[in-house]
Amino acid sequence: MTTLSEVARHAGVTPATVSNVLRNRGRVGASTRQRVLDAVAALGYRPHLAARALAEGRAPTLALMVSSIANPFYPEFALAVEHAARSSGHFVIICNTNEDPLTGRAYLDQIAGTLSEGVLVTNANLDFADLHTTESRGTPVVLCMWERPNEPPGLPCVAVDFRLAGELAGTHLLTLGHRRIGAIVGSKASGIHAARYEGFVDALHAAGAPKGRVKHAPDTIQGGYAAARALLEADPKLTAIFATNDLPALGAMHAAADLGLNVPGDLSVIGITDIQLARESRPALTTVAVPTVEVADLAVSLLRELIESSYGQAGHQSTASVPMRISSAPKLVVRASTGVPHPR
Amino acid sequence: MTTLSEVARHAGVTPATVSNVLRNRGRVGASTRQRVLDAVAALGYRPHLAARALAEGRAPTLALMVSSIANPFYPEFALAVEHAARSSGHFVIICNTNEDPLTGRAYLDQIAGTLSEGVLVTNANLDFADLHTTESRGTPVVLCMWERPNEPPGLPCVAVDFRLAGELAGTHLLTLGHRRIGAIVGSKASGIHAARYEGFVDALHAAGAPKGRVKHAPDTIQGGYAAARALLEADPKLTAIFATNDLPALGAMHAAADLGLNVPGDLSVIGITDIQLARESRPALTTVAVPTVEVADLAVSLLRELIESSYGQAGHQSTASVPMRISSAPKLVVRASTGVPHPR
DNA sequence: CGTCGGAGATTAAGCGCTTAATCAGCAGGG
DNA sequence: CCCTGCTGATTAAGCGCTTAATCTCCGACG
Repeated sequence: MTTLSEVARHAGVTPATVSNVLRNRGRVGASTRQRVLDAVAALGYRPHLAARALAEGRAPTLALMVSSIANPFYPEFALAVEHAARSSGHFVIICNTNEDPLTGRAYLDQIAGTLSEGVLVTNANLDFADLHTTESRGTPVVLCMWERPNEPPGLPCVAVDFRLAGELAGTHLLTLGHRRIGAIVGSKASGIHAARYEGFVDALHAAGAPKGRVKHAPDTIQGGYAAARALLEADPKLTAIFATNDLPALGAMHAAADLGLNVPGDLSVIGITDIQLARESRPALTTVAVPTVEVADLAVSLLRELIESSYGQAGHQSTASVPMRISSAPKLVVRASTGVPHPR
Repeated sequence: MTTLSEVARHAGVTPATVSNVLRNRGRVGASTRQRVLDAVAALGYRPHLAARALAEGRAPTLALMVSSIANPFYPEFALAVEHAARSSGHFVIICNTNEDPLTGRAYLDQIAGTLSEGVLVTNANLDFADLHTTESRGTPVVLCMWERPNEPPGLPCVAVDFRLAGELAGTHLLTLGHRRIGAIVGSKASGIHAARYEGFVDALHAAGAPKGRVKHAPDTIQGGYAAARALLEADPKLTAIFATNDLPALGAMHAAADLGLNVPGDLSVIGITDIQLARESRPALTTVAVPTVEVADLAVSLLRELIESSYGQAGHQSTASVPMRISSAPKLVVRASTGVPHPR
């Protein structure tokens, strides 16, 4: 392994000079700089990131907490985060909590502040107390998808108006003429699904439509499948199903297929998020798109700001209020899974 | 931030003693040990991983190179890798190369050896020369999915008999009675797809069946969709389609649906890998399962061994031959997308 | 009673890099 | 000719942790 000192010796200068050249700091003469660069190239020198992290008192990585990378939304989001992070010179460590707060805490304890200088949190089912602890230890934390722009969570966050997303979905179905609509609501403890469902109910209310049945289900295709079957069994005359997420919505489409129902002829299905699969399913899923890339960008840039300011003003910056960024509004994306009702 | 020294002061001992307690090294008296542990708890001390990495001369992380985490196979694999790595105290940094060898090299240059002490490579379209460079710099590298058990790649690897996978798929279709079979072959430069296709052709040969048409396509649903349409247009009498991967196979099913063909009534479809989606599609996809979890376990444990031995025998261990682990054989998983041919 | 061995601690060096402080020249102004 | 002010470099301390080497007791053994 080539070290800074070896490069320095090879170039006939001191390590400090090499460091200055590499970081564009201090004053270095043109010829010396060139000699150093030559030596770097000749020896194939690569800085030792851990050593640099120690000396600088900061790490070049960000931690991204996700509940499970198996849910296809997270890889998509992670990709966007990684992209944003790379442009600011950060690597991303993806931490799977598996919905387990203890695993989450273990990750936070180990890598926050020592291997990563900032933490990005998605709907990972973490204990807020742990996040506050992390923050108080000096490592900035940003919530990537806060669901209620009007009710700050007490942590820096990027807010997405998920209530509106639910409302848009509901309105779309109502506009098409649906009145018997079943709802599949994610079962996670988090408020994400609640806000979406609220918006959906708001839309029904506004239109004077009946509230309809609700079934809770895990955020998976199979969860949605089972929920949809239960819903259709309870009320065979349902003409539409709203799911608070795309995955269960896809499951609902499968259920319809298995029950011999045509989508959207016999049953309309709508989800929320617009994951890749929504585009690729047959029929393609109508959904309410969340601006994933934008959210990732906002979250990373907010985190970067917090990191910078935490190094700037030694320690606390408590007087400032907790920052919140608001993403652009979710948008309805009409595809092939919804249509005018055709009562059975 | 609490440091080792602070804990030491608080416990009335020297930093060395604290370190010894924390690492279960050296000799420490019972009472002293307890005092140290109390101090650790009282101060909420967490070791600084970067500092530890520097002092130990090794890092607690592994790098996982993937072509794109957007392909659902990789998150599944990454999850298995992460699980295996965690059990050996490693974190995993997922590096997306986006199929770009230069991005891959950038990652290798930056984190191999400084932030991570080992590299796991999936089909990430990397330059083998870069991998050898990384290895020669002292960071062990393991190829996670080498496709030809009989032709070692010159790097440590876990081999999966992908030729056999293709053969199993072909044999299955032939056994059902298919004779007009189209093939969708991944277009990646890598040999992964070639080996699978070879196995498929071997099966046809053995049965004296005609070779059929081939269409190359990217490893996506849409790629498979387009390829299947092209295939069916060229030969409307095709009774089955074999794809070298599940994603294109799913795309082929969509194409069939759009062309009004019933799967498996009019067209049988089979893929390779057995990703989660294969189970969740309608009809569920028949495929040849690759032992993902086993491969991940083998790869991580091989990498760990290489890491240990690289620290053991100072530097080179060149005399030893390049190790290869062979995963258990791929297995046919019959689901609903294949059936006896029903000529149109 | 002198000495030896081992348990239980400490000392100190060093991992590779950063950076504030310092220093050596040297040109120009008084 | 001395002092000032630069530029271009060096010095040296330190980031938090590990670890080989060292030291200090103290009981046991001959």
